[in-house]
Amino acid sequence: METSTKEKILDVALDLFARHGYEGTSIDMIALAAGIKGPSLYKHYKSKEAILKALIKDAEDYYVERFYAAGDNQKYPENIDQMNKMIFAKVKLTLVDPKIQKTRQFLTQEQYRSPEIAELATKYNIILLQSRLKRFFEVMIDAGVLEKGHVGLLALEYAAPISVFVQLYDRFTSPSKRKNIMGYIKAHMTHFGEMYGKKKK
Amino acid sequence: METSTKEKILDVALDLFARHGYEGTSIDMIALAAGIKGPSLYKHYKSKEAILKALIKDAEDYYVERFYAAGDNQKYPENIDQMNKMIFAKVKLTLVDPKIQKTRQFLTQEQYRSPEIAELATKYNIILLQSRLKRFFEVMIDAGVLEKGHVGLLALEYAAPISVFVQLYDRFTSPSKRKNIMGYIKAHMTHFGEMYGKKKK
DNA sequence: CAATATCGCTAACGAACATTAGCCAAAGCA
DNA sequence: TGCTTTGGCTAATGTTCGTTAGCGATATTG
Repeated sequence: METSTKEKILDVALDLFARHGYEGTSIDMIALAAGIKGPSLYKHYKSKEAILKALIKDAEDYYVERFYAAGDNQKYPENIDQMNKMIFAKVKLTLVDPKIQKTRQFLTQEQYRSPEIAELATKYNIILLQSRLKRFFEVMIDAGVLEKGHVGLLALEYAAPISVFVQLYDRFTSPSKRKNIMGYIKAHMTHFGEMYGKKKK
Repeated sequence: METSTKEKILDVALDLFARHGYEGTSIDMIALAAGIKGPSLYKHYKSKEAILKALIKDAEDYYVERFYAAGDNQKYPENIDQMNKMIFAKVKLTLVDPKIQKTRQFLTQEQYRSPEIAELATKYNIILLQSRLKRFFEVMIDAGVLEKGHVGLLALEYAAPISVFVQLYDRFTSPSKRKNIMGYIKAHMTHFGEMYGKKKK
């Protein structure tokens, strides 16, 4: 029910790091947001760096868990329309989930701090989505509902515009802009389906 | 010939901001890199914030100048192959140019600091390239060398993978990885041309 | 040539930083 | 029940931060 202070610290640290960056966030800011005083924080983590490390590990677990959530990782779409629906649902989930969103913003800002963070940012931004799409395309080509093609490039060309829109979504907080972005993502998916999909039976 | 101290400060500040972020860079670091002592810096800029402002303005001018450089902004490609060559040259230029590269990394890290920076990051990352492509597509469709289609979405689907690869290029410093990325960009362009281009006459 | 502006320096400021020491109450455990 | 761990606190440490004051040399200008 109630979260432990240790977890609460990670929670508020992610929020602060996402908004102000690691260097722009002080121990006192984190402690205050967690409802304790600065020095008390050291009962839970031995340094600011340790919070960062724990945060990265925690965020990684959470993201992967969510991305492969709800048992739908076994299902494959039977056509592009179905794929669009599946991917859009997944994208919307990661767009809206506050923890995932903050993780993206945090990774974006700290990506040049270490190769590890750079790797993680790449994974979240494009790799996970693209590799899943690649498998979808392979299955659909095998099933004959999609023309043969370079599945890696196809997946990239489907995923990259989404990735770009996700970045725009994170950058702009206005609800109307965000709603528009959702629309653009849908439009791109539909457009892609029309261009690459085989002509209706 | 020799650059003034004032310019040198902006130069090294961009480098430091790109590598360590704004908060992660101190006045002393900037001054030292510029060959003076911290307090002397205040003879040129009245605050750290003022350096940031000047930097943004300067970077903006430089980028736009480079992007529209060399008088080729009037030329339009006659087919997709030609467009690929033109765009690749332009992309390579912005990839390799140290100042533009640092500006991208700086904007990426500081984009959540202010709406102004967010806007600028968006412009550099996708808008400039996409709007140029849109015009190219319009011209080529008018000339009949390309099938009709939603030029905005076409431009996005051409530009977004490039944008994603540029980000990867910035993230990974290894020369071999960077060379690979150049190859991927070319592969994407070729692939796009094959998929969307009209069948050879 | 004298007056002034420019641009470097050192010294010093107060504030904020991450972190440590040590104290105390409550909870867990023997 | 007594002992120990846990987790909060205040006080304080030393460092680094951005910035100001003021000094002196050199370059610019009247």
